Amino acid sequence: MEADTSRIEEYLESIYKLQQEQHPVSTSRLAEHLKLSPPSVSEMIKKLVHKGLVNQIEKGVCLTEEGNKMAKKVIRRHRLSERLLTDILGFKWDEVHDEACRLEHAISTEMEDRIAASLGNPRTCPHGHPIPDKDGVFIKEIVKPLSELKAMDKGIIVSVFEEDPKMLQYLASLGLIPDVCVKVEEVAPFGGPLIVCVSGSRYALGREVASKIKVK
Amino acid sequence: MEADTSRIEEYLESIYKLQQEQHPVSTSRLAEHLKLSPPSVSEMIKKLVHKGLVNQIEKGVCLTEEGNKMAKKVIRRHRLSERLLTDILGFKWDEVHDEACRLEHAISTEMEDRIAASLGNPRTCPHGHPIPDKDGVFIKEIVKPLSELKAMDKGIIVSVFEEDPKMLQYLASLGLIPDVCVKVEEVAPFGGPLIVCVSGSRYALGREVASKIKVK
DNA sequence: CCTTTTACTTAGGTATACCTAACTATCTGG
DNA sequence: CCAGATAGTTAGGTATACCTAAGTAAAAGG
Repeated sequence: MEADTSRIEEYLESIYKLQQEQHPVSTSRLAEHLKLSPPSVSEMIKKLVHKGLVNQIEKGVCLTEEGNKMAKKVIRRHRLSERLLTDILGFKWDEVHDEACRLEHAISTEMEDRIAASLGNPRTCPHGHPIPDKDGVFIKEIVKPLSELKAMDKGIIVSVFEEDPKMLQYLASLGLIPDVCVKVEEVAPFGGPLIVCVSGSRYALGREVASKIKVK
Repeated sequence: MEADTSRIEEYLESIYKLQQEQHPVSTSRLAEHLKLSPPSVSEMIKKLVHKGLVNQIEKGVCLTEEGNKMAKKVIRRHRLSERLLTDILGFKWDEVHDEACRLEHAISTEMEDRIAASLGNPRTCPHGHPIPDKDGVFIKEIVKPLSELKAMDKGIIVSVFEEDPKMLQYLASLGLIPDVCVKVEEVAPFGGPLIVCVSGSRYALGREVASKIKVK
């Protein structure tokens, strides 16, 4: 009953992410996210249950203590890899996701620690998502989507929930990156765009995009 | 006829290394090096032939033009990874081999280039082995094993052919690392040790070890 | 020269992780 | 309350990469 660790890590990572929007994660949602067929996922879930990494409850799965720990470790490695790529190797924030997806399965705990130490224990990835510490503890900030701000509200961008390089390039070109202060000038009615002011410039931003930008 | 790229890279890398000591590489030697059974290797060779990466000649295999190129690319990624680990992340030279064995299959050409650029295009790995450039060109130095020096000969260490962490730690503790000048004080007869002088200190060094240290 | 060893391959079998097609159960709407 | 959609699983099959055991062929030694 040997197993491909990378594959398991991939599953746990997906389950972890999906758990934040759907508590017991459904097989079909997981299959969709992993771009696999439901039966493949169904089969792998059995193995994960057997390994004590997930529990099957009411038509779905949720991570066990151990599965959660493992998932967070992968996320830590992913985000630290992204930081290595941007801060040390000069990648742009839109170029790091795919590379980090491969690195997260290749780096050791030792390397994970060295990256963290070399970068002064960064608290977030380049997109602003928190990096769990060695014990899996996240620093959680109270944030809300930019799309929920009212006219004349201000906020500081904490994170950007986006992986598409094109969109990330666009956001960076507007200066919509973590730690930047945004002011909502106007909110168009009927789900229309927001007019935001970022470092002196004014832009119209669709609700869809604005909902992915978390501010505090 | 899909394939596991990492596995293929592993085979090509081994064939490349073994070719330097045995020209058509034998199946058994390759199996031994990869820690696999001869039939497994035999089978995989067929696939590599089919893919045009190796040719089967007189009871052995040798890399094709394309296989050679691919092998050198993996070696470049391995050695650049090692440099990243030592020069940027603070690993010691005895800690990088295994980590690099995993990284070499995970990093993209883009990352390979960024590591090279960030380090000012290093010409060698931490053990002194040349890093092929993007076109697969190696800078080859004329070297000879330290064990072949005569009494009172001097040399500058170019590379150390060793992967065992314990041995590498030992050598580093004596200061036997690339770019260091060594003087052979005495050569004991009947295959006995060499008495070498490194940065003011005198050490006895077995022939076996000395043969792995290449000097110019 | 024939025997033994060595090297390699063939044959047959395992495990992992995926697939499609078919079945089952559960939820939903008319 | 039953028809149809939706979600999940079972059954059966594929490909990769490995294995052991059983050949075969060639090299080496008495």
